Amino acid sequence: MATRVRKTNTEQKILDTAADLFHRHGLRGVGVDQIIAESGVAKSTLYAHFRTKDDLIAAYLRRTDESWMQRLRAAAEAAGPEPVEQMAGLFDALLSSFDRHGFFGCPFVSAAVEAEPDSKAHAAAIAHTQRRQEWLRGLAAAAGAGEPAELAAHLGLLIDGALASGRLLQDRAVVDAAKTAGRAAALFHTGGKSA
Amino acid sequence: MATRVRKTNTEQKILDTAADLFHRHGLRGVGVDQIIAESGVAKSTLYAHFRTKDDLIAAYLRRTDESWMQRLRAAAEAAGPEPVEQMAGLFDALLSSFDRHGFFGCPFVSAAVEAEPDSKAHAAAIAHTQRRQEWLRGLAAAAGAGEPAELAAHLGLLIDGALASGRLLQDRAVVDAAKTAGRAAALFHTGGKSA
DNA sequence: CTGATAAAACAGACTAGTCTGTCCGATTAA
DNA sequence: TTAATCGGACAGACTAGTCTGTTTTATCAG
Repeated sequence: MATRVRKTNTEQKILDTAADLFHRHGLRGVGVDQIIAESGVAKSTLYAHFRTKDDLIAAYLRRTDESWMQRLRAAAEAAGPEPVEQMAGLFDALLSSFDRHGFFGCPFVSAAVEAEPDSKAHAAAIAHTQRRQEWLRGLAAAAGAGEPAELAAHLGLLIDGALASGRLLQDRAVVDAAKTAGRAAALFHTGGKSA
Repeated sequence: MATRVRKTNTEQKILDTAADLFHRHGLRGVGVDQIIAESGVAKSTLYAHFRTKDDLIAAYLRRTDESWMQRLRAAAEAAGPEPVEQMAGLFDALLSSFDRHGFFGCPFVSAAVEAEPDSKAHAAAIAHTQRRQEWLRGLAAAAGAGEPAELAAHLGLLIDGALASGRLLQDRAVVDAAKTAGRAAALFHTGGKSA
């Protein structure tokens, strides 16, 4: 058991460092040598936990998927019980990401761009997007949208667009615009039930 | 003059090949050796025309910016004289890009992800986005939108979002959703003047 | 509390390949 | 003649991943 805990600690340390570096410099911009130097872990240890760099990236993306979904959910719930406000509120998760790390764009879009199409990393990036869209469809349906799939697609477009444009323009205002647009879309599809 | 023409031909040949390869495999996924092999140009010739790979990428992005803006304009105009339909119609440019090349996402987002923040390539990517937003603001103002800046931001988000999500999901339907969302946004901001 | 055992992590050399960019001499064409 | 191009060797830096041997750490028997 204790060995199990210890193993997890090392793995977490590697993943923490890798996540930070990948987030700031991109997948191809970070070498394994840099990761081991920054995490204080031996190269052989890293390769004992992750068979290849692609495996490490995929693990990082799976972890990011989880925390990302949690933040989206939390931001939506924090906006109150009103469905339209929840759908606007989820954009606050993007704003707080901006404030925490600066604007480095969507890790999953970056991964899809940088990773080979047949890699585990690429697959993990696509899996996240599909998971997110499922959640958005549920949210739209719960809000009583006439066309929940359309509203969910619209919201997904705004999220990806905010992250992409935000990265390109380095401007917080882009996310504000996305939030406004998201609220408008939600109102449009739910017939303006909210005040 | 004749040397000028010949030089231009060589440069075009290099840029054509580079554009095709960069588009398909990403900036970092293509080496100069691959570009010279595919274009049939000597390495020294390539470096006679472009001082570094970064310069070549920047030139490729500038050319792509021009053709991209032309396609957006053409798609908008092809949708007829009605401003709301023009703003929906510009998404047809994304659809035709999808049909021509398959869905490789936005070259400028990819460039922003793959290029160093202080590179010419990165600057060219940002320059395109700003140029596009200026054009969208003009379009929104011409359509008589109450908040042209907001509508332009919304449309920009949908474009970037469609390209990002489209790449992740490899689904043409994403662009259709963006077009629908774009029309809804245009109607919303112009008070539904269109039929 | 001590000493054995085994798993885990350490340090770092090394392979084999990639990449950008330089350079040189030969060739082609106006 | 002159400028452009060609073909390809080469340098130097970087990459992922392997391997060898050493040291630390946790667990458990006595």
